[in-house]
Amino acid sequence: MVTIYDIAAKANVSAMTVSRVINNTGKISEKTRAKVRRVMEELNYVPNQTARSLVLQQTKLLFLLITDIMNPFYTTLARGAEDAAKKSGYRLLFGNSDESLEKEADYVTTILTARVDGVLVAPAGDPSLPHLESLRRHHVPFVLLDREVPGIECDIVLGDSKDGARRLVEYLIERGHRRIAMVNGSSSISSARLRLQGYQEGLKLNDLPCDERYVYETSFGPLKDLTEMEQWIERMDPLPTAIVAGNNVLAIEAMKLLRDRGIGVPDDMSIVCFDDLGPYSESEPFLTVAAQQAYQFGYMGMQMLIERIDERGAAAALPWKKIVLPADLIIRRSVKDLAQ
Amino acid sequence: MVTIYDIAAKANVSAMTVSRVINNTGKISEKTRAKVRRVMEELNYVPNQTARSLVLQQTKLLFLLITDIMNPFYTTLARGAEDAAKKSGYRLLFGNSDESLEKEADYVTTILTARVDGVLVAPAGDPSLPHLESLRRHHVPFVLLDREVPGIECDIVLGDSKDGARRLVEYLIERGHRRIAMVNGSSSISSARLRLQGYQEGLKLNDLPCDERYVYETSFGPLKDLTEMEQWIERMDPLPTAIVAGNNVLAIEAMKLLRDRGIGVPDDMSIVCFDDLGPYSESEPFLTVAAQQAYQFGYMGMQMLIERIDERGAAAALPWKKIVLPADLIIRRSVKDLAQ
DNA sequence: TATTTTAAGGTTATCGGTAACATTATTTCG
DNA sequence: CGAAATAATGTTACCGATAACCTTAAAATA
Repeated sequence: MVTIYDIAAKANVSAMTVSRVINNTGKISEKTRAKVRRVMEELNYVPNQTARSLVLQQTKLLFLLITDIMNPFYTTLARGAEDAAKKSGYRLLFGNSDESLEKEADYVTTILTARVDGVLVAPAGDPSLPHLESLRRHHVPFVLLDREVPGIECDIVLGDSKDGARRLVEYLIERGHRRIAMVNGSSSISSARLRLQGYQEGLKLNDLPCDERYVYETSFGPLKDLTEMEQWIERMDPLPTAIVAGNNVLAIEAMKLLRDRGIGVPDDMSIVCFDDLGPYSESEPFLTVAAQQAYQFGYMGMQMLIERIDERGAAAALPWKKIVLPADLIIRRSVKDLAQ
Repeated sequence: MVTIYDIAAKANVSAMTVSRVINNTGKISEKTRAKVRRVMEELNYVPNQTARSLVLQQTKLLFLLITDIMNPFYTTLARGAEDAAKKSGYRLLFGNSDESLEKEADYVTTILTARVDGVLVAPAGDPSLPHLESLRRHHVPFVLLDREVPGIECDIVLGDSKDGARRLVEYLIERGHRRIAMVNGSSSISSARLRLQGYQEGLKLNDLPCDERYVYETSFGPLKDLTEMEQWIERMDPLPTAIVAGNNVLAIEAMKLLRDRGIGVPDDMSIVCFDDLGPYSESEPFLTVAAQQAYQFGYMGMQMLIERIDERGAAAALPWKKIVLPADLIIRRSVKDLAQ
């Protein structure tokens, strides 16, 4: 590998001069600068970021930790994060925790050893607390996405889960639905809890009972095994006329299950959910959803993170910021109108 | 930050001894080992991968460069790549070139300065050649995905584009279609060229004419502007009864466009395409596709890459490997049967 | 003209590890 | 019992860059 010393030797200058040319610092004569530049081109020199990171104590690396890389919510979010990172000259590492605490722990280790300058995290859930404490202890700035973790104060970008869920329920009620069920992610995840609350609130405000048998708690991630969900559906008697899914993945899995059992959507069962499906919903506009501004989650989260990093060492610490983005109700065809 | 020197001082040993404990090398007495371990825990020591990389001349970082992070083909591929990387103790950086040569060039710079140990690339197209030559010149091992680039020899994982496209066309012909059009990605992309060839071959084998007005070339990536495609559709007279899309994104955009113009799919127009839609197709099984084994692209590509890295410096260089994965025809509901 | 400034560049130490070699007891063996 | 082997640890140099300080000659100023 070509180093600044090779350049220095060939250009008859010191390594420091080469460094100055590269970074445009200090005073260098035009002649020397040109000579050094020429030699750099000749030798195809590329700076070694590793060496630079070691002495500068910053890697210009950021990390995005998400829980499901195949979920369009997160890929759209990743896109936003990438754009914002690139704009500020940062590179982006990424990891996919698969909603698993163990994988998340592995990634935290990676994050610490890689000495990244900051992290954007969608935590697996409340039990992620020790992971976040570990980041905090090692002074790694981080911004949380989509999920709050009790016990830690930090910058965060959230969606208005409660409001969104309530609006989904109210929409169903307007269409004449009375028996409304909910499949949700783990209650150890703040957004799942809020969506459940919004669901319950929606029912109560309309004087409908909350039957706990109509609520099924599982995981937000792709399910390995649908038999539990199947049993839940069998247990419900009478069947609900509509299901609210805690996110898009659950909605898709529920639909698949229902279809396989000969229960048509929306004819025999209506479905709505949180989060849109990315480009797919445009081609086959089917699912009615509370769409979150996924790109903004990533973009704004990344901006907050970079702000934190830049402000590091400032006299007065910035107060923690919390951004709550609304969810937009997008009405499509997955709900049957029973009110007519 | 806590360093091995801090540990060494507190444990009354030399830094080298600490290093040996961390890496399980050399001979260390159980007593010393235990003492060092205890101090490491006490001080919350985390090794500095940057320093390690500098001296070891390897970063344990790999890079995945894809062209569209919102396309389920690539996210599924990414998932496979991540799993394979993790299994071998590598971390994964990623970048999204957006089918743009400029962005790709930026990422190549990032890759070189970050001194990653290897790269998995889905190149933007044939003009990516200089980027790959640059990687080669700097001895960065790489494996190509999905697209060949004339002028460079390397390991590569490909799908059988020609065969897949021919089978899509033959399927359409079996259903009675005679006027079959194609929307395709840029002809500077090898897989687009092969898909076009497969399409033409399918027509010829069945004595159907290849009308070039039925072929429209654009980009595989999300289109900013659909007016050109709209004009193409208007130009075709008579309208085809079916369209083959070069990939899933194009199929979705075409469907959207057709629907907006009141042309129903599949009633007024049939559509098939390359690449599946990930989880969505399961919930709403609609598009008939030639599904590629996206996960395998990533997993096998990553395996080949790691093999290259491990074999580096071996006496005899391994011959370049080329894996061609078949595409599976998945019949769903987006094609109308005209043969009945 | 003597003294400061400034421009242009060089020297040295350092970031946090690890390889290679050196050292010192303690065993082992001929 | 002395030489050689081994176990356990320490020393030094280096990976490739940059910060901080130093030097020298030319230009500006008193």
